[in-house]
Amino acid sequence: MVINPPLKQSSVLRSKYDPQQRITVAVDCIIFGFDSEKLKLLLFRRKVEPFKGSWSLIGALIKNDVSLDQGASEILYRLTGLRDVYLKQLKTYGAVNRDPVERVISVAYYSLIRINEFDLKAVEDHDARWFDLKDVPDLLLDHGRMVQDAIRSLRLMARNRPLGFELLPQLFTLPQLQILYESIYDTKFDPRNFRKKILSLNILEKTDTKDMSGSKRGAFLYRFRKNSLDGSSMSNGEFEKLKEVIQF
Amino acid sequence: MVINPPLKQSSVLRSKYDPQQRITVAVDCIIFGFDSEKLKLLLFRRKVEPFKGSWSLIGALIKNDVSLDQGASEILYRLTGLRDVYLKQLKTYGAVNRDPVERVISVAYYSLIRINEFDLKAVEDHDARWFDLKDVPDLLLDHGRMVQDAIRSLRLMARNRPLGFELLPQLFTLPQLQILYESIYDTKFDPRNFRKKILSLNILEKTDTKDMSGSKRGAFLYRFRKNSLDGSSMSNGEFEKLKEVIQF
DNA sequence: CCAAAAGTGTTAAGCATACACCCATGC
DNA sequence: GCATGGGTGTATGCTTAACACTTTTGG
Repeated sequence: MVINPPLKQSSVLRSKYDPQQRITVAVDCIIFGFDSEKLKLLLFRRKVEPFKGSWSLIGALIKNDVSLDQGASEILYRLTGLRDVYLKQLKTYGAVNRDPVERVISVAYYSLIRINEFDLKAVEDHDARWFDLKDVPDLLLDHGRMVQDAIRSLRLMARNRPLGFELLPQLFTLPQLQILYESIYDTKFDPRNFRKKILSLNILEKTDTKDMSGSKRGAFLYRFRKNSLDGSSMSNGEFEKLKEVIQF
Repeated sequence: MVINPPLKQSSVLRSKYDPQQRITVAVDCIIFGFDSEKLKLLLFRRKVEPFKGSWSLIGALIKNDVSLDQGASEILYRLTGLRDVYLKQLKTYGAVNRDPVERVISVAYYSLIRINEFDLKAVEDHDARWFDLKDVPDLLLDHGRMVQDAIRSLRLMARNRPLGFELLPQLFTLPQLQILYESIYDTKFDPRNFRKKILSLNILEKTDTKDMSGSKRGAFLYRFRKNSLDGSSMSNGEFEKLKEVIQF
């Protein structure tokens, strides 16, 4: 319940809050993608002033009858045609002068998508490009900060739950999974230790087919075990372990 | 940069965004306090309809010329007289119908304060009460959810950085610190293991004075080492270790 | 036959856990 | 002198980290 000066709860009683105080609210999306080689970020180039030519995240104003989560989903849907994209609210940026046009509060979300699964047409229509995380250019407004915050959050999250669900195709190889984690943490892991750790979690199922695209020998395909995360199929001890998943 | 339908960047060019789409924005504060015995939550009782008698978080509408962080600080300042309270943005709640009076987006913050350091007058003026975390009553709107989210975030945060800074007085005893962590995680720790872990982090300085209030024998007072967290005074190895602080 | 990527085991060190008794003091 | 809370050490198992070679196969 909102309370404004004087800091008395009686002020909350008005049937409508002060319309003078309404603020423009936007959603901005940090879109991470993985193409089995590198973790990438989708950026959009402004075609007009101000900031013409600058790279930017994609966003939209929030209408009064749309929730924040819906707003973010819609951006992703219009862009990718995908409905069930993973979206996580990152943080809300509320500095008064962050947008020179007008005071805008922006709620940032980040999403994880499989690059191969959506067509590049939509991307090209928007003058967009995938960037390696290392090559992210300067972004307009506070979007650079948003991206930094999103990467930090992604890393934090990746040690608590296996993100492969969202970023990898249904069937994937252990080398791919390793590359994904190496991209996220910008480091290298020992393949023996990586496999040992991942397999000990009992969240993967090995298939008997191989992916031959990455090497001559081929690499076995795995899939994530459904329900491996809701705990119902696990003892307590295993579940506790899971919470510390992937702490290399 | 905000973009609204049509999803074209050219729409961003307007000098002013559509004023029809402005939304009422509020800040709500989850206030955690510690009194050397239990971790508590400060709640406020509504005196008027709607929701008369319900317990609630404290909040305020955000004015167009005030940042979110400032808005949250001001609430805390008016309430406690303290200027440098720890405040962390938790999450933004944006469901369309979360407030029956009007569509309001609420940015939730949580703060950590030392209960003993501010006067209860301010609290009593607001018909407020400290609740043990276990006894939190039903709250109005989605405030209950906010509190649950804040507790989860607090626990997550407490394993990455020592929160004692914010919740304990400058000088404190190890038993107090242990009780604090036990409150946060709602569990018990072995005192030998707890001390070993905490002291191995090199973030505490022992003083040669004792606090005699808790026992006949008295317990040595400690303080947090300044700069123990900015990494400058530490080797890389130690800093890495710190990032995993307090993972009981 | 060789280049390129996939796959595999062992050891040592560090960390977390479990556990029980003495100490200092006020009353 | 006893009740109360403060303070201490050790042994065990587990997790992590470091490390190098063999396998498969397409070209």
